[in-house]
Amino acid sequence: MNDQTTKAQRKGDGTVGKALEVLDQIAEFERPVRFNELLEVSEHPKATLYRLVQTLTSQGMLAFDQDRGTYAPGLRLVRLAHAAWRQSSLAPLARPFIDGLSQQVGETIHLAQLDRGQVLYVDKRNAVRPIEMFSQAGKVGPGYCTGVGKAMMAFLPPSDRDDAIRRQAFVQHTPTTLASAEALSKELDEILDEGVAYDREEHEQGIICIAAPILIDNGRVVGALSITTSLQRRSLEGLEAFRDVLLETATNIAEAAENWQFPS
Amino acid sequence: MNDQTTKAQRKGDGTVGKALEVLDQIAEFERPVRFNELLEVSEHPKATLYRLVQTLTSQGMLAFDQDRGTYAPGLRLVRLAHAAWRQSSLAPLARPFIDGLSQQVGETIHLAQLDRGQVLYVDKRNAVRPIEMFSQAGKVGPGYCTGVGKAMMAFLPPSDRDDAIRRQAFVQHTPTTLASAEALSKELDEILDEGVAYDREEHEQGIICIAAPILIDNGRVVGALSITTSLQRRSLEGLEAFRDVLLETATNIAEAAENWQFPS
DNA sequence: GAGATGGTTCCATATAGTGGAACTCAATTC
DNA sequence: GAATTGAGTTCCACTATATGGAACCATCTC
Repeated sequence: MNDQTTKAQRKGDGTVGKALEVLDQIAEFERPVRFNELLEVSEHPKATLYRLVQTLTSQGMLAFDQDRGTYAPGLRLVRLAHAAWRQSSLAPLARPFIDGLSQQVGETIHLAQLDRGQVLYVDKRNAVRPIEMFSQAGKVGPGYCTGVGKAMMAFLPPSDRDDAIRRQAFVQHTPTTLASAEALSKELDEILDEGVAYDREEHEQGIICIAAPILIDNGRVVGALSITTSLQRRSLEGLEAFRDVLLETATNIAEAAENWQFPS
Repeated sequence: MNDQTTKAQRKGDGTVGKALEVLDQIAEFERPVRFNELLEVSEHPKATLYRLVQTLTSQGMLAFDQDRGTYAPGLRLVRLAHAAWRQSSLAPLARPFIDGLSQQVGETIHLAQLDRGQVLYVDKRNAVRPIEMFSQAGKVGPGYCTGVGKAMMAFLPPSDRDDAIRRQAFVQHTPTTLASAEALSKELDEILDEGVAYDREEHEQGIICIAAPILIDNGRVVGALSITTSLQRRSLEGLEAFRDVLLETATNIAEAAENWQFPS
């Protein structure tokens, strides 16, 4: 009675599913879209899509720009996400530990969770002298070519891991990107052995990181933590020096997560 | 053909509306909830609510904690909100101006927008601490007893203003809270005259602020900016000294907002 | 093991969503 | 300045979906 939760999360259940799918599509544009642009990528007929968009707009999930005639994700989402971030993400309870780690290592720290095979960054601490990079809370990244992504996938139960691998886009961002399911799978095995994952410039040239999974009780992976730097500042070997403190912080966060209780 | 957009945003359109209403209710709990707790506050019969919650969960809008049997807003929201924040909020384009203001005055800065009569904070600069994302952005506050709330309401067109006033809860937080529609309305008139709003310990004892609306082209209010401090640090008269620089920053943000174009 | 309580499934009915087609209102084009 | 195009919107007969009362299934509690 407890395995359908895993296999659930299919494509479209009912009208609500369709509406949310449309929301996702709009968000993917990363800029306000016209109705027609949306129509082109949508599988719905004009009238149907129109009504869905109308509903979402009237609900504040979409914002309609009258002047330009464009739609963008609405502010109601920001409000809802605040609650989600506080309650469903590791960020709030991990905060003190991340602060501590940040002070110790003085490099950029990322806290991420896995969402449908993609990396979702839920918190970030900048280096004292920050490197300008992608990522902010709420931003998503690829799983197959980031330290946190690989760290989490490696510790997933086999079926979930396969599922996650299947969802990867495998774009060759840099010469070192692992751009095939086979290469990734092999790497994940090694990470599972090693306990930590490295990003060896696989996503961005010159950017490297060391990442560790956050595992609670039964070995279930709930997130990952990473220390990121650039080759100008440190080498891969230099990052290795952070291995212990990174793992320790990950353990501490895991422990906090297990005992986490909301005030009643 | 352009006035129904204003009057729209009614309560429940269709199934999607109902589902989102449930989401809101769950978010309002500010902690994970059991199905039954939800049932108590919900107007839907058991079976109906059950299906709605199932759908939302399967869609990743809710996260279900198997062990505790509780629901909380899901991570998919965080992801969607990131897009919303970048595209529909003033925060990204206002950032440089807020940074500047923050450095000049060395006090806490809030950037807010109005969402259904409530204040939605979209960015914050805290003198001591670095940038926190959703911990603060996404938070909602009351409109009638905050500087930003009053600043925005004052500059709303009459019908919208009345609507906003009607949505206020009017809780007497402190002795100075304006706890009636009449008192608030009178204050708003003065703010409209003055150009800036003050929070005279109306929300929290000892906390005061000065706020200015952000008005674009036709005088449409799109947000508000405030400088907050405590009576330990400054007096109300002290805040008045910031009036000019606050108004100037608000104008700058408004200007930037008008010329804001997304890269095609 | 009888009685609560919290959670899940069924199924005939009612309701809300669907989408093809027709229409409006610009902005172009000839 | 009439004709054309294309985005955006409305209509309405048809259907798929949501609905919710009731029955069912677990657990806990005494």
